[in-house]
Amino acid sequence: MSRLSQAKITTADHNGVSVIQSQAHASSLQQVPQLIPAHPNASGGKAVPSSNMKKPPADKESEEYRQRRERNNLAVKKSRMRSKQKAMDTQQRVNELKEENERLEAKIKLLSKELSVLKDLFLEHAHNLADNVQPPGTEGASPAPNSTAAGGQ
Amino acid sequence: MSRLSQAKITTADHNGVSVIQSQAHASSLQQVPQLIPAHPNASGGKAVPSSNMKKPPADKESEEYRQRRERNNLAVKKSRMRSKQKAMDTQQRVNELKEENERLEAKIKLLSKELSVLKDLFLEHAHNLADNVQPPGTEGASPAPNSTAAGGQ
DNA sequence: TTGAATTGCGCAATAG
DNA sequence: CCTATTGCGCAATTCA
Repeated sequence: MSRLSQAKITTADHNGVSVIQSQAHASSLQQVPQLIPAHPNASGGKAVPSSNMKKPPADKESEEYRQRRERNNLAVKKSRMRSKQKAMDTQQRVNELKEENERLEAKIKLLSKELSVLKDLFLEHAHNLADNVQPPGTEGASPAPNSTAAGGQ
Repeated sequence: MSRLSQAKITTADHNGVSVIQSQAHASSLQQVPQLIPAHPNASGGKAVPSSNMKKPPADKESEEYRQRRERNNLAVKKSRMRSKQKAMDTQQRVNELKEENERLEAKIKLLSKELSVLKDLFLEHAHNLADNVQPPGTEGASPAPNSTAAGGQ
């Protein structure tokens, strides 16, 4: 990461432009396809103002071309930065959620323990009651209607 | 998303190669930056075997060059795919964790409710005991040692 | 030294 | 028309 070269922004030397050009034969180039065969509405026809009409490949030389390119390059850079940022945020979110999860899980553990303690106390007490009451007849006393919850998921 | 063009893989027409070549001036290029300022060993020698020595810019024509390029292009594509996949996985993970979180939260709610019910029963019972016992002297009986939990968060 | 993997960058097509 | 995205290739670096 971090280059040392490429620190010069601002149009200066965008070497990368693809110094390729290698086979710079001698064909084509700057032959602005100004083709306009039959030409705009010869008879009565509308040129369909904002419709198809491929736009000439833009002369690489063109001032306007360079301007568009530069703007696009900027947009691209921006977009990519965002994308990267978003990815990092998402990763961050994962970490946060993981932590939150652990916390919740711990809390559940605690609550469960508390619950079990209370339930035990309850049962114990119920037994004591049963022992004291000594119900007549049926030896199978049933003092515990098990009231509320019991089988939660 | 989804393009219809660019479905042709396999080296075929990599148009994009940068048909630029535009200003195929005649400057620079192939001036191998063999710069060696003051330079390596003036006196004793040794070309410092594995050190600088920028390898010639590789003739774009070269067969080997094209091969390297193609391999790299492949690697790049692969790498980017992975990167993208990883991002998606991370996003997916976020969703899963969110769900898990909701589940846990619901469970906590449930447990809390159960706990509170049991605690209430306890208190009620304690009061009943107090009423029955009818402690002598002090009217403020204290049969409830509040045992276990009590001040959770 | 070498080859694959990453990364920054620009181009062009195209989506919005 | 303009910006935002996206796939692609190049080249410089980093990793192994």
